Amino acid sequence: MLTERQLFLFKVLVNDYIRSAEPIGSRTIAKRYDVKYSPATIRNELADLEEMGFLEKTHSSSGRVPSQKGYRYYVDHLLSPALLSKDEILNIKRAIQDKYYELEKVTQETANILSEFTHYTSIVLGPEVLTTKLKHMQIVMLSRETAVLIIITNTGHVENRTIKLPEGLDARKVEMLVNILNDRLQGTPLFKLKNALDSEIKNVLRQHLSEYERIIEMLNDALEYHPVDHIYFSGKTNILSQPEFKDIDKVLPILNALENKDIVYELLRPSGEDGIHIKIGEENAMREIKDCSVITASYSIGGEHMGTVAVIGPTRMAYPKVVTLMELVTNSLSELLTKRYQDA
Amino acid sequence: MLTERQLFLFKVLVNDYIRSAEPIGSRTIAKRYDVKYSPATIRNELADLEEMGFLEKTHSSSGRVPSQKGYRYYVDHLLSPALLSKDEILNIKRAIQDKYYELEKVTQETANILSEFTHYTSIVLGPEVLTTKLKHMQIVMLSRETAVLIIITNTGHVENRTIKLPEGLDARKVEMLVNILNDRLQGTPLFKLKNALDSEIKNVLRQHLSEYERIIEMLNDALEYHPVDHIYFSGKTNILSQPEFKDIDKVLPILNALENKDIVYELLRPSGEDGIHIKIGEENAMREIKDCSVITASYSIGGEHMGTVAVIGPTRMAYPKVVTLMELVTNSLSELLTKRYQDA
DNA sequence: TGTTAGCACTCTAAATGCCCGAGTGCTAAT
DNA sequence: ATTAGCACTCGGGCATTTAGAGTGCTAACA
Repeated sequence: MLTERQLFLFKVLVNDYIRSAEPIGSRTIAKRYDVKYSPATIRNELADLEEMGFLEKTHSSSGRVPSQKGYRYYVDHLLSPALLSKDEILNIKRAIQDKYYELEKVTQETANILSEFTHYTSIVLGPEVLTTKLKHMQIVMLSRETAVLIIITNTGHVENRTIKLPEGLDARKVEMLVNILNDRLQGTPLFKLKNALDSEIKNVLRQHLSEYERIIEMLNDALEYHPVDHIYFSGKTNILSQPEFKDIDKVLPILNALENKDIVYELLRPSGEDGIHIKIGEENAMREIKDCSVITASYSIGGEHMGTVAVIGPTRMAYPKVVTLMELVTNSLSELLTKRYQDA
Repeated sequence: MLTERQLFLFKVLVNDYIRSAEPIGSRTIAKRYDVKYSPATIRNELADLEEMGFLEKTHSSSGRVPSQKGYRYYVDHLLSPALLSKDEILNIKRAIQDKYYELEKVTQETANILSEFTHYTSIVLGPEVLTTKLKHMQIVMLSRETAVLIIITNTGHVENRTIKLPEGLDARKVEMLVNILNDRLQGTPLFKLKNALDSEIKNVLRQHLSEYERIIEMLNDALEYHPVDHIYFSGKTNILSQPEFKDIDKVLPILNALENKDIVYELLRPSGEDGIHIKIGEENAMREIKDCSVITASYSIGGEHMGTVAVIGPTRMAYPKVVTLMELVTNSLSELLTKRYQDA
């Protein structure tokens, strides 16, 4: 579809724009990278590329800028991995090491690294409920009718909910029940917890308690998993340093979107298969970040999907570098987590 | 010190500037509020006020603007409480009601209300460790040498730490120990927990365990309270809408400061007595927010200090409204918490 | 003696005009 | 097919102007 020369010029232009954030024209290309074509030839090619929708002009006599379609083509066909220096690789690998016991800290540190190395905003979706298993469950009464339900997973993560007991329900019965559940449900993946509760345990409970239905209802409510509680950020304000976001009005909707965890979750929602996904501009679910690109990648334990890491930056993003970095980071993270939790 | 007329003009000027964010001069004052003095007279008075340090000019022929000292004088001597409409009061009181069981949600909701009504950034320091008591403590083993220590307070708050057991320490012994501690320490205020651990319990433990020293050390580490884990924000980006922060460079250090929990905690650190405190511009601990004012107020349970709420805005802040609002909010919150946890 | 009118001056912000540079499209020559 | 040449366009930078709001100071006034 594209000639060799068009491809070359397109790539040169995109790379230059990613670096400089300035529209770039035929003369500059001819000068800056001593290509063997004259400005006029380049002009013709650029005009063709624009007609095909890969480039845009910011005004009638300006240089060209990649269009959204252009970026899409770039990442789909022209993305060559960036090289990281040995030092960088070493630093990253060392940072994602057995430095922290708590999974939360590891997750946060991962986010920190991503934002530090990219200068964009990074987001990490904490280890998903999907593959974490119940280690221990306990209920602690606070008062006659309120209690805290605590769930500890095999990854050391602690969930807790304050719940209100149905009126007239004996606290001791509830405690007894939870003890039973604790025995029975240990090792159950969290996402199966509600089902397990409903089916497998029903019979056991019936023997012990008459009010089991109300209790199950209550527990069902409490066991609802809220992924929004497990989002880690870093470099939230990095976007402000990008030249295309130098005026407040451009940046305000983006920052606001980042403050809203539901929106963020929507943006990162796993889109099917694992691996690296790139959403450019308006390809994203949310209108607010139509001038941004989101790159997501997933990490795993022993091959099982555990969570997602993401980087948000301008559409003019250093795609090669970010992609390479994310591969390295997710691999390191997966390795660490697998080593630590595979058989826990 | 100030004449009646100076006082009046000063107050008019500050109020106008708070509203409009524009430097204001003698003629405008004479026009806008039909005062009975001529611009020339007002000019003279303003010159005097400037000489005394209450006002400043942005350039040699500009109108006047309150200085930091001016704001200080304003809040110390001229602050008249704003009137909230019955609707507003009702809305706020209703919002801080028994809507949520979980203390975290109540706290977050409080922050939301504050930022919503002020259009500034609000911060709430969660119920402090100082007056919350241990309800239940438990250790759950994750693997041979890692475990989660869980602490539940009488306010329904759950703290958890992942800890690494000293090598060669028997997990069952640790569990036994924690059970004992659980019995003995129930009702101890969290801030006394480390002491209690050290003194009162020592003897009991010696009888049960030989390795008690290493265990105590481990628990001591784990029981360290990290106030930075209990900060709730709302309206982080509101500052961006203020005219004085329309350029990125002004706003970046502020947003960055808000992302750093240590800095935030430093800014809100309780300054002695309860009640409302106002820190203006450079009075604040952190250089980064020298163009902002921070208003803090505390809430309590049965008179005992529990936490702090704060609002951060430009020095040109609507002090009367914010102060009134914060009084209302902290009172409502104290009331709710007292009702709920007083005798728990 | 406190207040006011008048005046010359200052500074900012917005509008205006001008030019330069980088770019374009088109045509004709190579 | 490529390139040189040319007329044209647009944005950004720069100086200039103008209007508006303000000031300080002095002299006149009640």
